Amino acid sequence: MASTAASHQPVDFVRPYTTVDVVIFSVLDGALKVLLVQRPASNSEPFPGRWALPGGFVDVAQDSDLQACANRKLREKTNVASPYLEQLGSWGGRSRDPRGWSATHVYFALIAAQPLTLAKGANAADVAWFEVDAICDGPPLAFDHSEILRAAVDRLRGKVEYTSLPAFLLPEPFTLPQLQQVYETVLGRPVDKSGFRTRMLAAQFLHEAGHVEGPSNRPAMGYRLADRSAPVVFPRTFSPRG
Amino acid sequence: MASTAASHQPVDFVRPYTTVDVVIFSVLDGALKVLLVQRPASNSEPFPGRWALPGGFVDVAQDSDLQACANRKLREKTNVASPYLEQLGSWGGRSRDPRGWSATHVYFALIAAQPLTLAKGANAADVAWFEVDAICDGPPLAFDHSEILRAAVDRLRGKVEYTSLPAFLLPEPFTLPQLQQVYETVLGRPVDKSGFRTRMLAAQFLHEAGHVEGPSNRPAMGYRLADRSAPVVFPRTFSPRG
DNA sequence: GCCATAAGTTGCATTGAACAACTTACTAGA
DNA sequence: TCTAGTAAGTTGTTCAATGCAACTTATGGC
Repeated sequence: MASTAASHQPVDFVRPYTTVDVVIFSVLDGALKVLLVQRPASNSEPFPGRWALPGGFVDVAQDSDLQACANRKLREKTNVASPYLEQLGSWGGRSRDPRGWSATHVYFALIAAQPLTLAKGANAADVAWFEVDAICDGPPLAFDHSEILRAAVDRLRGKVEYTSLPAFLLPEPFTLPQLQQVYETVLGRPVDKSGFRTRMLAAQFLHEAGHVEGPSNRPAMGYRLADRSAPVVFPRTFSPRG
Repeated sequence: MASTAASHQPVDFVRPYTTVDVVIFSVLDGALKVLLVQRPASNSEPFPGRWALPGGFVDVAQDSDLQACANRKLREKTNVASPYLEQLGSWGGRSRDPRGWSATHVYFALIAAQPLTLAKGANAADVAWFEVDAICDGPPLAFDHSEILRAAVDRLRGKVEYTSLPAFLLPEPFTLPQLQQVYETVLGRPVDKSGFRTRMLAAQFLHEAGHVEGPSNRPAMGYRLADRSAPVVFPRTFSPRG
């Protein structure tokens, strides 16, 4: 390990590229989707024409910290106000970017389904929602983004088993049957109605917000989140007997 | 977002410093401890004389990826063969290091209690184990390491509630009472013996390894981990009735 | 008015855990 | 060799939460 002489001077280490990527999830048309951007077709950049997670270099002048950078990336692609944003992890190494040693800090965001104003960014030829399950079959994403996406999906599915995360995927107010359906969509299996309701209401994280007319005949109670900053953690997972 | 012209050429962004830090936990003398290094006293480096998490700059020539870098840091301080190593997260921003915008990738490691050959590194004036609970009372660590350590402890305590992580804190073979005591040490509360045994044995992650003479009169069954790569996840947390 | 549909409820069976009392296997020392 | 102490390991009861399934309720449409 080297050290410099002068007081708090820059260090003489080669610095890797530093980027931030965001895995943006939403539930649209009854399926879990992720937002991807298409890389420019020009050969001057790596992985031309390939789909990738939205993200890019940290701008030390603009971003005061990593989370601020992630929020900026999110804002540039979607126009979402206050999504759920959680750090997923970081991926770094010599060979993930042909331009050299790089490290990316990855966040994952949950946003409510909405008529998205998909902004076409300078470095993003196109932006679109992709069904998560379909991506595995398609061509691999740019960089190591396929691996990162898989990690994000695993984390999401894992946490949905024992947290209230899916509530962040719905516009407020939402009904319990709607919330249950999001759980079922993300988990890919049915959930018992009675137990689901008991659990959600016992966790005390929902505030009643008056009846809402849904797709059903009978009006259902609408709810809002008591705390939008973090999900509730349940003491047990859903575990069907079958 | 800017882009360069030539094929896969370096990008013209200012690059933050990139470091890797490791939170190394162990249970010694019946207490949860963390390994810290003392920063050099010279004023040429930030936080002189303060205690910090072991870590340092990524060496792009030496480290093929982040995990390799973390393993190197671990090896430099301890001489541990195959610890449990998990990524905790990353912290980055403008003001955490007076030398400039920096980002650190943090790992946390669990190692078995052992007569540690504490290597004195070039950049580490001293190395020592600290009781985790005592650090909060003492002076703050260098950089944002106090915050990082708190996050690591939270993650560890949280996961211990529903995983077999404490098994990585013991040298093999270990007995169930020993394992239970590690759980109690980390969680800071007693755990029921009967339920504990049922749960551990039902999870099928332990292999019998013959009887071991412990501190007790009656010999206890020794166990080894079936899989040292990852902990087992239990479907429920420990939850005393209180 | 009657029916279809989805919201919401009730009740039973089962599981696993918390708790506590018990038995077992060994050491140490008289 | 006998006896007491200690910690390992077991057994049994209670309790709470859940899975499951059948039920009731509220509404819109015909």
